[in-house]
Amino acid sequence: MNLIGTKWKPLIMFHLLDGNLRSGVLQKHIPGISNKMFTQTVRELEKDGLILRKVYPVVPPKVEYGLTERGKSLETILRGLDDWGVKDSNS
Amino acid sequence: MNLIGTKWKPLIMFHLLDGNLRSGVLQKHIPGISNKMFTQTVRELEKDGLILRKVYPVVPPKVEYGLTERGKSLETILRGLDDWGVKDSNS
DNA sequence: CTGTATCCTAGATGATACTG
DNA sequence: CAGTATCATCTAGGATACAG
Repeated sequence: MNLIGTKWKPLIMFHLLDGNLRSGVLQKHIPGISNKMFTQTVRELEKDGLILRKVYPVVPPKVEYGLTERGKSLETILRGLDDWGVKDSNS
Repeated sequence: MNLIGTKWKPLIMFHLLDGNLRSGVLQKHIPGISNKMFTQTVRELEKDGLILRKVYPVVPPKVEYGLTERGKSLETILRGLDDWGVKDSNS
């Protein structure tokens, strides 16, 4: 549970459920996150083997993030949390 | 997501899934938690309407905790997290 | 038995500026 | 565009002692 025990990890993974995203795009999906926390968090997720980082050697730089198999195994839980959050806000 | 965004909230709720527990018993189920964090966390959960706190006016004092309906609505997610943690540790 | 109060530290998070 | 470095801050969390 230490793997998602941070303010941003679940959010970042959730936004990757629908497919890979470029660094900038992914970051825009997370309102309020600072550039520092974004980089730091994806690094940890990568280190934990939950997401994948692909670097394209082009200019301007292009980086994509996607879920690993292990990361995908959390899909049910991530969507569950989202559903709960949505439903709950109506109660 | 702020509702479970703490190191102990998910654990405490998970242990209440199988029924109400006395304060001391519940605390013993959470290895490593300090007395302070235990009290603080249950207070927050109670405030958020996720758990219930029943005080019996007897001596020695007796306090029980249990999930509210709202808390129970998280059962699927809580068990999902537990399952994932168990399975994952074998990979 | 249960809960509170205090002191204290490490880590998490932000803002900003800078590099390739 | 992507990422790093630095400085400053806030809060989670732990240890301990005390109270009803």
